[in-house]
Amino acid sequence: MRVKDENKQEAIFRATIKLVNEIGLVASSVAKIAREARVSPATIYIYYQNKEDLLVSTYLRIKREMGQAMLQNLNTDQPLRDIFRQAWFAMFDFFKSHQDYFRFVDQFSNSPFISKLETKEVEDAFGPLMALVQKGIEQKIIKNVNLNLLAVFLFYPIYTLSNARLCPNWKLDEANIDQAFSMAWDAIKL
Amino acid sequence: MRVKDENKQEAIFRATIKLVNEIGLVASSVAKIAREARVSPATIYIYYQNKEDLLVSTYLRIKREMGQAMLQNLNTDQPLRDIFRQAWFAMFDFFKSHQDYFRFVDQFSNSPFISKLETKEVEDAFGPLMALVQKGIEQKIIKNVNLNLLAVFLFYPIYTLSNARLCPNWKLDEANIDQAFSMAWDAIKL
Amino acid sequence: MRVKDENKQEAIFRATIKLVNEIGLVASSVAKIAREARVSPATIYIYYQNKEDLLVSTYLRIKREMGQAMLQNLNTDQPLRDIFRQAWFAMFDFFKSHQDYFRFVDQFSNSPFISKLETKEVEDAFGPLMALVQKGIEQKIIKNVNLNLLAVFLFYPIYTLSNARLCPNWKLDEANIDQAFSMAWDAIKL
Amino acid sequence: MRVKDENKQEAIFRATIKLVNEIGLVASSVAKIAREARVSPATIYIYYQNKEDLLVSTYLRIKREMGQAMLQNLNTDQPLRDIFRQAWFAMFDFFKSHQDYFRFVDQFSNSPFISKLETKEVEDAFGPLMALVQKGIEQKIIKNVNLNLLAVFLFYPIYTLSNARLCPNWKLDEANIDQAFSMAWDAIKL
DNA sequence: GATGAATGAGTGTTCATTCAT
DNA sequence: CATGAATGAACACTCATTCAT
Repeated sequence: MRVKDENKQEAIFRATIKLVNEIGLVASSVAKIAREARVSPATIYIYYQNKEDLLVSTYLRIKREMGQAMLQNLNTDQPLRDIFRQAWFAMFDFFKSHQDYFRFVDQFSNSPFISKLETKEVEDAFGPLMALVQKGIEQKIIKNVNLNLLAVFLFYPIYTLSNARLCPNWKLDEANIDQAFSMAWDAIKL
Repeated sequence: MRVKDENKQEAIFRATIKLVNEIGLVASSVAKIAREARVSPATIYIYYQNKEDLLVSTYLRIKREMGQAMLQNLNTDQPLRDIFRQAWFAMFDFFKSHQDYFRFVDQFSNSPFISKLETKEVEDAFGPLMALVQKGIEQKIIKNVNLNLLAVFLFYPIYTLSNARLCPNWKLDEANIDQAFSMAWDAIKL
Repeated sequence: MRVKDENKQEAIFRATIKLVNEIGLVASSVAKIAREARVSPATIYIYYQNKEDLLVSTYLRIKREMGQAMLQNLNTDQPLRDIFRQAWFAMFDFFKSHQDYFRFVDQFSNSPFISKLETKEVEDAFGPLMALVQKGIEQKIIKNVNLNLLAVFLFYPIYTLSNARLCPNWKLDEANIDQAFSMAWDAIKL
Repeated sequence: MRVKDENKQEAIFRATIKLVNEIGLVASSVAKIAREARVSPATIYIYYQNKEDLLVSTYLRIKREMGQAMLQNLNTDQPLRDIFRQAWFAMFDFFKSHQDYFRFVDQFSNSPFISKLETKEVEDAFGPLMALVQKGIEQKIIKNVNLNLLAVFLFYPIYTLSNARLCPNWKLDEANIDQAFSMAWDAIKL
């Protein structure tokens, strides 16, 4: 029997991301993704149950890679502020070198497909960090307010600032990220 | 010569928003919008060049109404902090009483159509407020950093907090909004 | 507005029957029917909800025409045997001049679509005749057995004999039909 | 009687019949038949040229088995009427215990594939019986009419009466079959 | 101005069949 | 012999848009 060509699945994965980046999620049809991956439309249905499965799987793989990249090498033996600061830089680094991932996630998160997933997105990616936030509250370093509220100031700004459309005049250099993080910290610190 | 029927255009406007709220932007076809507005599909093409024009125009009208609502009754004869605080409450009020507008904007902002517009969204809605921000910088009340950066902490949290999907555990009552605004202010104040 | 072109619906009706006759019901796709009717596939969906509706509607129209043709001019003021004999000739007449109708019904009756309809086929078409059968039983002219059983010998042979594939060596001339009817009558008469 | 079907071809044969019974001939794709037979789709193409060959071969094998079953134990040393009567009971018996065969034949007979076969169906199954019919004509026991016509009354009713869809109110018990056969005999006897 | 009819191009998905191992 | 991977063509159906009145 013919052996499963891993290159094909990888090609489909890359084609999906590339196309969503170029023409958007809505316009990315199965036929176009297949053409981009130089594969028959039917081949996609060997690796994925249907279009939804293709997109959800692609999203989950990206999320997994994102989570790993962000928490990797995170030294938790330092003051809380420094831990979060380090996480910020790791995330901006990741977004800078995976802008295609970022745009895919951005599109997917606002598509009808997102509702097929649990609303654990934030928790999944930031889960370990949220535990640290909780600790910060107990140690009276961070304001004792709703966790959603803290996430809005501590994590969401990273997305917004990484979005070139929303912040066209803001450059992602080290000084700027440092400055931005300071503001986030001012917002949440006691 | 018969004059364009304002009622029809209004019906199309309302139907567009209603349908996008009920079934999402992607699933909202011209035919369905027409049916919802009790109008022929062809009629829509009298008032709008094409589907893109219909959606963009609808979006811009909402944005215009939003901007007006927010700045209305805004008393600028008070300390800067109080002005912004008042604007926050006005926006949350507006979103609460126009959830359909909010959801439409949410969907539209993450559609391919958004790229058809200049990136003046923020400025359009927050233009007058941004002028006040500028004044705050000069008066050394607000941090002297990039305006995009200030907007990220002063205005974007309003969107995020209003989004029930992103902040399911955060209720929009007066105490909470006050608390949230305090954090935003901490982020931007010198 | 453009007026509904009755020719188009008629063309679709004819094309459906023609194609089912030529290539069979299974192979008759919407696209092929549209091409045969010189119409866009989308046009079919103006007149019918979906493929099932197209086929079921076509079937019902044929059945209606068949029922009318068979009972038309049926003189019930004669001996029972003569009434049925007359009905036999009417049916063979109809099948001879509407072989395409016949083959469509034949295919449809053995398709999954048939289960969408009540099992009143026979009753619908033969309803009035079955009432006469009942009367014959009461008058002790016809055997007092299950009605299904009587229909099997009195009516189904008409279908079988009309089917050129099943009875290739039997010609539908007057003498033969008369002979066949005699056998049917022998089967059911007391 | 086979105890195991380790043979792959046998598994394919059984899977084909089972699937056609469960989901119908139209919906029975090669891939589904292969899955049901726990075999690769490609394997089917080792034993059969293509899908048509698979179905036609399956049909012919069933027909062969049917013919054998019906003539088995047929005692021809009795009056003609009793011979046919015995054949009737044998067929109803066969259909009752091989409803899956019956349903497959029913579906196949009304598919486009049937036209790929010579019209010898009846002769194949009823060949030996037709010889007896011929003898009955010569002995002036049976009406001297076209053989197709005799088959229509002597054999086709068996199919119709066995079809639960066509005769929902007729039960296949011994008394009913006897009654039905009497009617068939009345139809053909001189 | 307003309409429903009409459409070609596109959608996601399945098909019978072949390929390479 | 036997397989799962791979595919182009087809499927039923919907789309944004234009036509004819």
